[in-house]
Amino acid sequence: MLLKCNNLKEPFKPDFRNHLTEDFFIQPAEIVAKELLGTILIKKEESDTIAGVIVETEAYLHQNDMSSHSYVGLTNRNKAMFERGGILYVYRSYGIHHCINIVTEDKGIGSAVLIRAIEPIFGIDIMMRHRGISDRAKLCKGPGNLSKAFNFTIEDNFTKITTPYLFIQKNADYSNNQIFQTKRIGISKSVELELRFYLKNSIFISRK
DNA sequence: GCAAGGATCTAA
DNA sequence: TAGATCCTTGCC
Repeated sequence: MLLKCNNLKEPFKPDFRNHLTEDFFIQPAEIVAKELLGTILIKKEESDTIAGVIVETEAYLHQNDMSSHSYVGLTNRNKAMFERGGILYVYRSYGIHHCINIVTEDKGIGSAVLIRAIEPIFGIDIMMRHRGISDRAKLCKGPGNLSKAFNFTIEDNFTKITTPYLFIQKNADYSNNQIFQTKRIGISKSVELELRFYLKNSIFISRK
């Protein structure tokens, strides 16, 4: 069964001229998290191109956020988070999965946006191969799953997301009534903060 | 509902 | 160096 592309403005074509530049990521994480919704993440390796619409994000702050990896200060694991915005912070979760964050704000700050779900739009067969499943709705559902679908590993920690091999392309703008803002998922501290954002009508988000 | 799974960090 | 923790997932 073919699923409809809900969040694509026009037929998808990778276009590096239309990518988000570094200055976009030098903003507070909650702004970046919200504005990333509806943009398209594109990864190229050799002849493979994988892409999808970002439909769910979470912000992790540098202050007053006990569930942020940066809360304890600079460690070996969270080093990338303290770099200048516009790179990936990749970490291993529960020893099994990888999770992809986009670092925000200037060097030394320590904030990031976790990408939690993506609507697959390009290279879907490659994602299916990476995941070993063929249900498009589940390919990039959840941070661990989307990392596997895009073949992100710890090797991608510190990678710039402003190059022709990995970038984020502008797409549609969403108004506030198309975006839900809720509490974050899977954390035990600072649970009251509403820093999760997702597109209201998307069937590709990790959880309602 | 809960176990798998392994790196990371802290306390000693 | 032992022990707890963990921005998850998929199975029971």
